[in-house]
Amino acid sequence: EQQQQFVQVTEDPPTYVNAKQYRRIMKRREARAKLEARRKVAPQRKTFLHKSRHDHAMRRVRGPGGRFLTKAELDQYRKQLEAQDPEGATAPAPQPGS
Amino acid sequence: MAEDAIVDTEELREQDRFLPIANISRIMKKSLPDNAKIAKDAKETVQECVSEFICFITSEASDKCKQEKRKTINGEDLLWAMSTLGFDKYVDPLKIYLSKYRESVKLEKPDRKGKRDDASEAMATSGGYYGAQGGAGGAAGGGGAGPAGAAGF
Amino acid sequence: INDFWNEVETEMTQIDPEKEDFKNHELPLARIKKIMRLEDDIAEAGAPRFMIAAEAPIIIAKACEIFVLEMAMRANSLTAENKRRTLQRNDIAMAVSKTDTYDFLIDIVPREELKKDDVGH
DNA sequence: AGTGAGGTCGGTGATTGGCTGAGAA
DNA sequence: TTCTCAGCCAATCACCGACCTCACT
Repeated sequence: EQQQQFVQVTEDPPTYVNAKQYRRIMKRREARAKLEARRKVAPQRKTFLHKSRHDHAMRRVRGPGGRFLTKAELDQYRKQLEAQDPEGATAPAPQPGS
Repeated sequence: MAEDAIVDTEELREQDRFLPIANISRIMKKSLPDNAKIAKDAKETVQECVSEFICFITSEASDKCKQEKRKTINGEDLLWAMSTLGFDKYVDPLKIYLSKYRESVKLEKPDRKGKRDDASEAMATSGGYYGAQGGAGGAAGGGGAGPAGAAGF
Repeated sequence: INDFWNEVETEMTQIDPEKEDFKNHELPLARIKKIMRLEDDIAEAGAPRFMIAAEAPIIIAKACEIFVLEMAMRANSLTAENKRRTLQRNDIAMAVSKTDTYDFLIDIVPREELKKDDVGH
């Protein structure tokens, strides 16, 4: 299935790679190194991509199982909230509604 | 030598380097049994692999265009690149896909002002990337995806 | 494996009743184009940056879709082999080391820990 | 003529975390 | 057996696609 392969000398233990890809692998390696030099790249994965979306997720109402509420559950939650606290002094509700 | 004028060095973010992870995850799930699960770092790894795949193909196609002194990378350049890099299996399906796309573009265009003129029928499906692959090419029913299997250069 | 490629090809012939399936993509074209551009952002200022035909991101998008499907399938066979139900990073790494078309990922997916059954030579 | 870069704009799906059982170990 | 961790839910908003102008061929 596979034909001759080229050895990759830059690896610590020299390893064989697909002959059709060898040249491009090297060029890409070069390109990536250059790109990392030019623009700084995030070394590790951030816990979240956007602060606004993180805040949004934290602010959202959740069920007892940690899930976000469905529409029906959310309506029920609002009703209940309004019933016990009509003033809404410290309303954590995202949408003030009426 | 050299003088690096541009040192603008703005942070290169994940959302600039990778495709959305939810999309990747959704596509992966299509290949898995319904009850299967996927680890987070497995998704992230595939996400990184796909980006490298894009750059890998693009880089090859880009160099060919540069060598031929063309400025625009088109579909055939990418198909040729895939063939060159050993993704032979991708080429035939994508050839069909490409011809169907161009067909759909042609059908949508002549609506802009009422100018109909059908004379030119130059289906340039025959690229010339060395396909090597013999036969088994059942062309689509209507489309003219006739692989002209031109042997490489 | 062969079934996979047959299915891909028949899927290609089935799409498009001469209408629009090409605005219905699984992957965002703008992002794909940005990643393609990223490839020549390394070029110095004033360098002749290449242009990208409109059809190019569309082809790449489909290619990526196939790529992910295949990789997930190969990894999943290893997941099943080990009688697990969760596809994890090692499965991807193993699939990469066992498939010579994935050699270009050698820097992206480091060999680190191969596993009990090493890919032999 | 035709075709792509780059801009604006408005519509929308990817992003997102707490809890818990599936399942890795 | 112990205990890590991925699926589950859907509302916001960053980004994607549609559309435009302009440069180039």
